[in-house]
Amino acid sequence: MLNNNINLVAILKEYGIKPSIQRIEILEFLIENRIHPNIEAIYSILVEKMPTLSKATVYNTLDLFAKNGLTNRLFIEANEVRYDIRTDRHGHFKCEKCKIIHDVEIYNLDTEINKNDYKGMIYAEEINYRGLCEACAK
Amino acid sequence: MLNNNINLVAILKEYGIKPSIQRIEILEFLIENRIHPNIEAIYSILVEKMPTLSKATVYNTLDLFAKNGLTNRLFIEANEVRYDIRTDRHGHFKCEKCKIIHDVEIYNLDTEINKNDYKGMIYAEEINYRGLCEACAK
DNA sequence: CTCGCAATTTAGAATAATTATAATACTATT
DNA sequence: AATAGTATTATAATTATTCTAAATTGCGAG
Repeated sequence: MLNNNINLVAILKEYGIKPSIQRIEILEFLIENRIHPNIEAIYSILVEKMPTLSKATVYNTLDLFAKNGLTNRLFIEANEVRYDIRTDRHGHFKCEKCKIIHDVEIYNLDTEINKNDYKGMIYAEEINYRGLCEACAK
Repeated sequence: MLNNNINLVAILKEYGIKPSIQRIEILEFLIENRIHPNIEAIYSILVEKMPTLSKATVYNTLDLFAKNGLTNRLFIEANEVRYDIRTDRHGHFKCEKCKIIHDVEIYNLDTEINKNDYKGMIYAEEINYRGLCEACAK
């Protein structure tokens, strides 16, 4: 536990983020629950351990994590942002019935933006699928 | 103009949508303005031609269009949905400064979802990039 | 060690997009 | 023209997010 916390602090520092109890707890949640949670999911679990936790802190912390490259924001659904601690190149598949988001491996992707439109720089790539998972497809 | 309207009506019917003035106007707007508009952009322009237009109608119409496969909904940004009349496979690039969304051609994309997670069906694919376009990159 | 400052967190208000609701208007058919 | 079903409108309600100002925390200088 102590070891684990030291580890979490090291990760935060590596990304230039000053550790605080809230930030450590949120990072720990993201690492141990690879469910691409939304704000509500993170808040509702953590507020039990930390009764004074504010939802604004969860927003602030995840904005900070995203800005520093520690997490990605996923816009796989209208009206809510999901957060992902895995930052290597991969896509997502969301089952529209059970709402679970699965990781998708990406191969051979090659894209071309019209040369007249674009020669700038790309910050983020997002590859999303929506449908029904096997269990829900029946 | 009359010819054009007949054409728009035919498109709506082809997708099983009963034509109404509002639906024709919204479809015409999408076809003639390939800007991946959000609801506000569509509403604010069309309300000048049709002063009684309600924003709820714009929402209803675009939901209907999307359900019937006439348009796609793009979740390229938090907190707003963009609408696209082009439905063949392609991606998008959004400049975070000027907010313009460009089409992106997709080649050789090959994906794999973990076999244990997924054998269901896919409804929608969305490939988005965010960054700065050439003009804004300076 | 403790004081002061800056950063962080908190609570709640404000905002913005979307959805729901109920009344009105329209359309097509008889 | 009457009717039934559908579409549109106006508005209220909801939800996610952002903003704001005050309270709290924690670190560094003395």
